[in-house]
Amino acid sequence: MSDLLERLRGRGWRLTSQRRVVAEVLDGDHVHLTADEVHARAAERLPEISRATVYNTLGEMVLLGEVMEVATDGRAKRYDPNAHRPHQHLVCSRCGTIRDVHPTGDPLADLPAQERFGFTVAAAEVTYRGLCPSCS
Amino acid sequence: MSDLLERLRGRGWRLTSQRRVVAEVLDGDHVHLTADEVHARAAERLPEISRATVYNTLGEMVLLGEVMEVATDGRAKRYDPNAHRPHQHLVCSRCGTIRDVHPTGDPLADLPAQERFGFTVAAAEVTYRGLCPSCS
DNA sequence: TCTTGACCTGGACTCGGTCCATCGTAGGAT
DNA sequence: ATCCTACGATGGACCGAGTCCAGGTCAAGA
Repeated sequence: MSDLLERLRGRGWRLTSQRRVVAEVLDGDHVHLTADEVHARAAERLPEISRATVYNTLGEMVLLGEVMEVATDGRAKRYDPNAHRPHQHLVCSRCGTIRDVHPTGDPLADLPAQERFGFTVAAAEVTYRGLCPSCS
Repeated sequence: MSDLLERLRGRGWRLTSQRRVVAEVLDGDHVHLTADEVHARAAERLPEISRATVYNTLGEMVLLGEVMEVATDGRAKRYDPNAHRPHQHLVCSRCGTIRDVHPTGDPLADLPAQERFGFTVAAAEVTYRGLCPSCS
């Protein structure tokens, strides 16, 4: 994740303490925080960071392709720093826990041409739903 | 869709004019309206219908399994009356148009046991993204 | 026709997110 | 090391989607 900050610099972006803290909060695998959770954790280290800055920074990282937005329910989006390795998500229908999963096969290959209706299909997202061990 | 009203009656639900109008608005294939769009169309026939009633009625139909909630973006949920035949969705990344599609294969079969982490996996939703003919 | 409890209404409220005027500061220029 | 200035941060107002609630209404059984 520290090279994310280098990449930001490479694009001429200022390396502010706020951006550094947001990047640190998102560091790690299997992290799926909401923007407000990111804000809360960032505020532990930098108490005066604003919600708007967290939203702006997350949005920048999404545009950079460093972070994925995940909208598994109708509620708050979650931010997934594991954007480099393709993966899908397994979501607990009761408690909302999210796991990264790696299905076999390519869902794009399962969509025949006559089912594409002239679209230029670029990606397929799969959300598996079920109950996690502690909810079932 | 008219037998939906019968099924509601069978469950002891009152057959009100509001519920009738919401069911009529949702009638048809390839309909993916937001709750506010349903409200607007329902209000053409029944001007005093309230937003709360539309939300309540849609929620009841979802619980009944007659209508599917579709959350393709972070915006308003859409309501899909084509709940009886399994299908997936193809979404235009620019204009948001949605098409029902029928991929081959079963995405559930593509998730190996060791990728399930003890979850009881019940369903898989696939969202294909791309550009529709008029946006590309 | 009467009764009654389920249903509808409209407005207040919550939550997630965006916008904007203003202030602060990173980092290049000197 | 200091100055400059445009980019970034702030926080409070605002917005859209959805929920809640007290009170009024009405579908349908007796």
